[in-house]
Amino acid sequence: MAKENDNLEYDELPVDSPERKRLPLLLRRAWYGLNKAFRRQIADAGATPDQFTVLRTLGEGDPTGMTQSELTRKMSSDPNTVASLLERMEKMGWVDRRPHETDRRAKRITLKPAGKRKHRELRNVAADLQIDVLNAIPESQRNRFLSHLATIADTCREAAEDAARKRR
Amino acid sequence: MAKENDNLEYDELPVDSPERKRLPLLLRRAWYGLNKAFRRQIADAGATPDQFTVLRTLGEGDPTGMTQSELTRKMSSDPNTVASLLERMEKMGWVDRRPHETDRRAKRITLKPAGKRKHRELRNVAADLQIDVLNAIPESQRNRFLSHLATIADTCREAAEDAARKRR
DNA sequence: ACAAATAAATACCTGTACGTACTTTGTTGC
DNA sequence: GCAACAAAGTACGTACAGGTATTTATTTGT
Repeated sequence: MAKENDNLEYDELPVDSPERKRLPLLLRRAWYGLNKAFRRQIADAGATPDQFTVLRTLGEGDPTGMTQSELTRKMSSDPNTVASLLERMEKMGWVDRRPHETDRRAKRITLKPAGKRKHRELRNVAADLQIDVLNAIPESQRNRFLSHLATIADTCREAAEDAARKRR
Repeated sequence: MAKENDNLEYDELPVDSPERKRLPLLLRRAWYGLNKAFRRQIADAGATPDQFTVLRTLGEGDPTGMTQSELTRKMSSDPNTVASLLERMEKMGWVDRRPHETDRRAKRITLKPAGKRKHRELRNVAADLQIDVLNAIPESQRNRFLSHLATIADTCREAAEDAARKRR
């Protein structure tokens, strides 16, 4: 039946073969694992990993704040996602969102005192986790590994933008 | 923390920000970028990256299928997530979900012909993207990079489980 | 000066991540 | 045998990813 046909060229092994070494799988496991660990460690503080990313980005940036677009770029995120993130964080009193002085399309986002406190409360947790994970590879190779990871990240972003262009 | 001792040859990064070397940021950028590129490339086919992961996992596994738990483990995912994924994919006629013969708690998931066709249709797109991205780092270092990434992934999963234990 | 293109943010949508709580079925220890 | 426990799924909730469409404001080309 058709099933037989479907199986014919189906069983040949994929060119990208040895299961253990596939980039997408590894990236997925690493990112979800890191995220899950961090989420659990900070759950008591009432924050999520992405909310911490906002706190950190604002906390390390210009103290006078930034627009949502700028925040979006620095987080390598998406305007929609950042908008809904900020909506929740504004309700919790962590950030302020007021009209931009010179560009009336934009809004200026700043950390409120409660947001700064939350940032200080959580940054050590984040740093410790990162150190713990990075310790798993030899120190002499960490910089090289991170450089390669950065290269991979850039290439992925290019591929995503190529795909966007092609779809128009 | 030490940020001196930078390996010069691998520091050709535009030093726009010190955080170019932070693991969480890099992992986030790499994973989201790869995912976004793939999502855009396969959008016309009516599938999403995670649905492809299901198709691939089923397609490369035992032809008699597997339980949801097994699928969850192989995808490094979550039972709830897999359940809702499968619900959609069952509606689209890509997978079959029927009671397990010996374990009446479980369900056996198998690929239907339409699912196998979708898998074949998309796997080359996935392979090409992976090759394209991996080509961005020197061939002599790819295996080492992927090994380190696997180590990172394992360490993250351990950290997540430690955090789960501590919260009880 | 003004129409067209661009940019910032929002509204609304579908899909995924993952937490808690619960039901049903298997397994184990006594 | 049976009570305690573990394991497979489900139900339901919140949060994030990211797509399209729309509104409003700014920039650009002529």
